[in-house]
Amino acid sequence: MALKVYNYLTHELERFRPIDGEIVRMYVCGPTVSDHAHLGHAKTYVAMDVVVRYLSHRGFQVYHVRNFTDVGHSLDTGEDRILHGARRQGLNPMELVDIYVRSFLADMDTLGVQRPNISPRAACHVPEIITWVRALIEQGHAYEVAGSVYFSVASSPDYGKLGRRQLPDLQAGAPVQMCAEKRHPADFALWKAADSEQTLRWPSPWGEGYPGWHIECSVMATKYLGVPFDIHGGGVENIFPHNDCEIVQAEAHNHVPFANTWLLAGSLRVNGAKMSKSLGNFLTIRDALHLYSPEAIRYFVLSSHYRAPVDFSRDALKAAQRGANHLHAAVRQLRRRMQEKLPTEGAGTAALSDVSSLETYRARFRAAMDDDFNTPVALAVLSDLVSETNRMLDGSLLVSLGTLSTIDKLFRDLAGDVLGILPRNLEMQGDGQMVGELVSYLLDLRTEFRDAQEWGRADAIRERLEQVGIAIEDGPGDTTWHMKG
RNA sequence: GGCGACGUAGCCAAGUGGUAAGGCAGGGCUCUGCAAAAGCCUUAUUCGUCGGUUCGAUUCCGACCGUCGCCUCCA
Repeated sequence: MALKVYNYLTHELERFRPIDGEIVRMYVCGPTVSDHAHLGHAKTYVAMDVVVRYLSHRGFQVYHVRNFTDVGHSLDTGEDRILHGARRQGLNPMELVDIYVRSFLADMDTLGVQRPNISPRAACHVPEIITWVRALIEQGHAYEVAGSVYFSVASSPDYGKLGRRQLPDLQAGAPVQMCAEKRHPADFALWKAADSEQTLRWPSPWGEGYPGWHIECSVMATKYLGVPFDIHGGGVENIFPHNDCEIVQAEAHNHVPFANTWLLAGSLRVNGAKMSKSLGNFLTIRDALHLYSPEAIRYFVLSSHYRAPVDFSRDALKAAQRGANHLHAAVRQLRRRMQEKLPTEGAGTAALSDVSSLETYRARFRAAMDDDFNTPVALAVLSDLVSETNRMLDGSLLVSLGTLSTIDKLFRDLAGDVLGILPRNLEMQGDGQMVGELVSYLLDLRTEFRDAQEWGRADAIRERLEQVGIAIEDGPGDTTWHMKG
């Protein structure tokens, strides 16, 4: 079966074919690093991460570039976002950038978002940007006014093709402010003249200045991926103008298409309104991680389709946390059972049919993911697998080690490698050997109390362990424990 | 005003021209010292409203109502 993806450029579900056979070249618009990332970023980047993971799972070699915007992106007041943050915190602008680059990467690492091959920064590509801007002027696509350079949207009939905008519509739109220097209201800055406040500045043929927001993505994507490349990802809020500006300037400069497929993630909302810094209704990823596990946040994001907007709520996150725990409990039980089995035991033939029926889960999962990364259906397949696993483990039938490890492999591949909702240290009980020995001593003690029917003392141990994040479960015969998610 | 998306049980969320996946929450039962975990059963005559096409529509078409996003701050 073929992988089909929804391409925002054509608004159609298309069969996905990379330009270069096995290699997929992908660019994703990264964050402006002037603050901690919030759950909206988590939604977009977890969604894109699953795209990367699934492509890899399917045998493609993904070459992934995601930028950091560290200059040129201004607030609605016109002030550069990085300078604004640096001024408020009394830091050098690049110091601020370093802090939030590290913060972002730490958050993404915790969420299990795989790092891209390259994370280029705009400020490191000023020479390339200047070369591009000069070329665009020479080709009649851009013009200089008082040290700033603007892209002329009228020079390209294709402008607005991703966001489906027509120039007349833009002129009719109410909020468009005409900057006196621009020839057309939709013209956008490639290079901005630096005023005295602007400390992030570079010499250029047009005087001291700094790059505009959109040009970096075109320049860096072209530099590291070549053009055209396969996939351009990001969030829907950037369709217009950012993505359209990227396309128009890149195609004017390169004379070939920019990106073949555009995959854009829907926004995260809070009570129906978009979660964003300007509305002040955001929850940072690090704050969210105090309340929910990384797997719960991923589970929440993946429980709706990546293109759909998702409403954040405590109930939704709680439900996701429960769903993730449910999955983890089943896998934990499974692995416990595998450890109990002696390698020679249970090599019976009864398992053969089981194993082949288990492969249908893989096929169902793959069919769901092939259908434009339908993660809600993929999660439903995993839920079915969890139920079947639990039933098997609870039942009285002997299950072979082969069957157990086949199921474990399914969970590792699908829940672990593709969706990233199985923690790597699931079977590791605690932080180290000492914790393990202490807990097992306490459990021995509790067993003694239970045998003596001193329930109060036995329950007190359970409660204290609960308080430090260790859950215990009395099974038939023995008591097991694990760190709570 | 322009462009686009969406409205499915208490909540979240898939889906199909042939009679509604899955999750969470709720209810009942089993297991258990209690708990936790797990299992079994149970929870939408119905898919925003009204028309149309059809043997048959939640799914296609039209109108209407409602919600949301973008239209140069945003992942």
